[in-house]
Amino acid sequence: MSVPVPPWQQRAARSRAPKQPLSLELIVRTALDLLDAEGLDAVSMRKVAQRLGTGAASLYAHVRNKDELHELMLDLVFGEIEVPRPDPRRWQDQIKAVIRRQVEVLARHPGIAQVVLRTPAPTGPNALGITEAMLAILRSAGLPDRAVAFGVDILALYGTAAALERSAGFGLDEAELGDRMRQVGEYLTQLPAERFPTIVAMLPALMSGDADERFEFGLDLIVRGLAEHASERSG
Amino acid sequence: MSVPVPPWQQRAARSRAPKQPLSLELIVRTALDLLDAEGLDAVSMRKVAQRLGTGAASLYAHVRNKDELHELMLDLVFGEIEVPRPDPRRWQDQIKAVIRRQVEVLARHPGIAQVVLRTPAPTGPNALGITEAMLAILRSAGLPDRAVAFGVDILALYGTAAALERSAGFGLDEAELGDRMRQVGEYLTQLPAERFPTIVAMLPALMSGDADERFEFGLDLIVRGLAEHASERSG
DNA sequence: ACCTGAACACCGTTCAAGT
DNA sequence: ACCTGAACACCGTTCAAGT
Repeated sequence: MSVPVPPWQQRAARSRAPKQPLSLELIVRTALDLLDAEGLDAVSMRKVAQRLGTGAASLYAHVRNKDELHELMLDLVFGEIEVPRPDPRRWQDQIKAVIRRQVEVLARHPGIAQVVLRTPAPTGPNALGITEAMLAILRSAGLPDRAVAFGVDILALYGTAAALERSAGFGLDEAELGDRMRQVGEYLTQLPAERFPTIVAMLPALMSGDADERFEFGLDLIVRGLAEHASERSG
Repeated sequence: MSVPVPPWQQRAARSRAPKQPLSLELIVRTALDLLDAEGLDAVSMRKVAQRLGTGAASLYAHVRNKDELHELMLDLVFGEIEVPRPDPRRWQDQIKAVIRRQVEVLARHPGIAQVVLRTPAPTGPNALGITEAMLAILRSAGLPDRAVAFGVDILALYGTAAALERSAGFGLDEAELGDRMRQVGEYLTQLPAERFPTIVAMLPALMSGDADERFEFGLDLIVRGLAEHASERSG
């Protein structure tokens, strides 16, 4: 037989945080929401705690420190990358698709790529899953072990750097970004041709192509290079 | 006719900062000393000011904000990269040497590579000089303009990411770094083979090779890929 | 024009105290 | 075991005041 709570004892419902009990999962999910809304620099212990209606100190019962929280967030993000079953005939397309997806996913959570570069080697379950899949794809292609191991390393590094570059302009709106681009272009146009002859001569090429085209160019370069390692062995 | 300063008016000589007047150059040089000693995260306005025997507010007369200070530091660092005069017959060696040098120099100033990745496009005089040189080398090879422009982009990105990775372990001494490596290796050995068959099967290859070998493998991959673009044109 | 101290609005992390 | 408020030692940046 329970009795209703008298109104003067009812807490005002917090619109943001309907007081669930704290848990690691809830903390990481909340931190990820904050990341998506405001970028990695805004993901502070204090702001995450605030979103949960508590103080920063409370988080330390579930997480060793801020770096660990960032790494847990990263592995959750890696979970958004789905990977194919290796098909040796399509290995080039498959590895490209995984890297493209990696860039997309990392760039969608602005700044998280920084965490990849800070961490010696991501060892969360999802990160390991991606690594496993990438290794399997390159191995199915018949590449030498060294080319498989180093290739995955390089492709992941390239994808991470590309993602980081892509989220660099986070916070600026479309118009501001356009302004920035135009300003850089204008600045380059005014460069003295005596001192920077090649830059000036190549301005059209330098300004051509969007981030995506440039990324694809490099991805193709690396994958084709790896393919040569395969043919060297079989040839 | 000047008279000696009486002892009770003499300021105690600060061992660290022999009170030179503040200037942009002095600020940036001091910040760079701090960077080398303690890494980028330690380069705060307050700590730089402290080394100069003043308060953080004083720096704002010479520098718009911390980001600008970081970018000025970066361009000074780029100044340490010397570049060759293009020799078409040796373009592959030349471009490789420049990128290697870039990694070395960036890694020597721990964390500065982060600034490259944050900045849309480095536009300091020294950064432009390096870009000019890299473009000239690839152009002397007879590559199509697009391959020159995109190639420089990708090589610089690759070098920057490699440098960042290399300075990740800054602050840890040799022994701690070795421990870390051994721990990761041990962890991977204990992975369940059913779930991560390829990782487990490839453990020797995954643990083989130091940072340098891996870097060279990727550098070679990219440069050879670019070389193919050259032969496509002439062939 | 350049420099300064104080103030404001933030940080990460620890710790003693509570349940 | 989990949560808390207060405290400590930091941040970047602004501003009124000084020279």
